[in-house]
Amino acid sequence: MESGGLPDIASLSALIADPSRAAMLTALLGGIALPATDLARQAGVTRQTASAHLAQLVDGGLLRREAQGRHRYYSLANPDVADMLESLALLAPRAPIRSLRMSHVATALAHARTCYDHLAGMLGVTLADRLVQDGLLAEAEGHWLLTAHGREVLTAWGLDLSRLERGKRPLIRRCLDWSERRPHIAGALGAAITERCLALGWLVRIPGGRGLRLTPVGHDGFREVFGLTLDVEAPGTGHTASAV
Amino acid sequence: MESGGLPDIASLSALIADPSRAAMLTALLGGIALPATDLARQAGVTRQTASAHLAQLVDGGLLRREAQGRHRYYSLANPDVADMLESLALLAPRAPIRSLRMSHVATALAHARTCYDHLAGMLGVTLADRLVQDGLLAEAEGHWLLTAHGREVLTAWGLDLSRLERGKRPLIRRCLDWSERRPHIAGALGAAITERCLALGWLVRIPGGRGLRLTPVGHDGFREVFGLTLDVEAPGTGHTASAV
DNA sequence: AAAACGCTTCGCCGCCTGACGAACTGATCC
DNA sequence: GGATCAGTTCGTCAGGCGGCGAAGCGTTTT
Repeated sequence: MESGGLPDIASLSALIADPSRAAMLTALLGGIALPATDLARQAGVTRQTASAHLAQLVDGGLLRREAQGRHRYYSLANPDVADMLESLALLAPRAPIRSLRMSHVATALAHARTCYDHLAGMLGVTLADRLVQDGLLAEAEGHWLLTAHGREVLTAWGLDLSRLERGKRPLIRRCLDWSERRPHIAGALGAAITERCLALGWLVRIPGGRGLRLTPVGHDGFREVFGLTLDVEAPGTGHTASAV
Repeated sequence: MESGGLPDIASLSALIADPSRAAMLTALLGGIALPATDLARQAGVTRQTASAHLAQLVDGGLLRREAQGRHRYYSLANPDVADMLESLALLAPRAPIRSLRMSHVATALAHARTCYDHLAGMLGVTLADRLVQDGLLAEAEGHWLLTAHGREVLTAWGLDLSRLERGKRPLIRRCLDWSERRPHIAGALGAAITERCLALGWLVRIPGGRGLRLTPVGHDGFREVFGLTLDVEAPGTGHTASAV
């Protein structure tokens, strides 16, 4: 039997309900650890208030803290937290655009971003669509399954699929994208694809957020390997927008 | 392109963060519509405060209101809301047991409950385990697929699978159970199984909550059709516990 | 050793929000 | 038509919580 007691979703939600804490959590959806001062800046509060918020989030089990010298790096405690945040994002109302900067951030994120450790945004769903169309993934009863052809292509691209399958993590999960409202590829495969794209320099992280930028190398790579033609960048957004 | 703007997960969470509202939402996870007074009682507040809370929840898109005479029935707006609530429950801290009554409610819910429209709790995961073991469901890459054998047995039991497959809803989804931390069957099939169990009188709803009670008929039914031997009821909890 | 830096703790202030009593609307029952 | 009941609106009050300035702690740098 479990530890008993009913889940207290109110206190968990209260943890996320504060705008500053929510901003920190979404910033950490980029999948990388960030120091306290960075998170304070992104949330728009002073260091001391950020510190209090971060303590609460660690206490509530949403964040993990890791000390490194005089820095303390914070990151999401586990993939379940990311799933939960994404399921909230799917139903959450859209914040009204208040500034040109916000609009830039929003379009950059809608274009390409990470969802903890896999690709999301237009890039994520277009890639998924393409893999299904080209028969690398097969759709069955609402799931995606890797085909023999898909296994071949992805192995040739450099993924070690047998290693992924040995892990306890599901190979493929469909994750509903909040900006596109269509599914992209999550699970172990989704993480591996992202990792490979970053390693190959096809994508680079936009500093301080979840946004991704497609490089010219990536443009050619996606076309040659997956037959996918993408815009390299929406004009002018790439450098200024430090996506939330 | 979408309506633009970033998802405001803070304000959505704030909607759920209040204990009274959270209690109402979890009560509605039973899958049936409830009038305002019932929800007020379950949340432990007066009618007028409940009314204010319910207005907020409807406004936030989480609940649907339906007038019927002088009653107003409230229910979850859509299955996505239920998914979101369950993903919160999975990570939420467990409320400490404060009374004998709370303990009864907790054990009743852990035993068998609905998760919006499918079976959860020990019953839900045991049934899923059994279907996999007996080859009605096949596991592939972390998904469940219906086998020919499964199709046969479930059709013989009275499910119209072809109708379910025509719908846009995924046939099978694995839903992580917060009390067992193992998956049970969600999706169109999960809903159909629950519906059939209620129609056959195998299970009855414990009034005013999400709890389910296994009937003697159900005991025999699960044994004969699925080879599953279950306790009819944890002693003494069935009648008093009006599960939250 | 002193200075700089990253982060946290403490104390106080101001606002937001949930709670109820009372009064009102509209449907149902006899 | 009067009584009853479900539900909502209004006004008021109190508790909780996030915000920052100031001060403290430990690490790194010169």
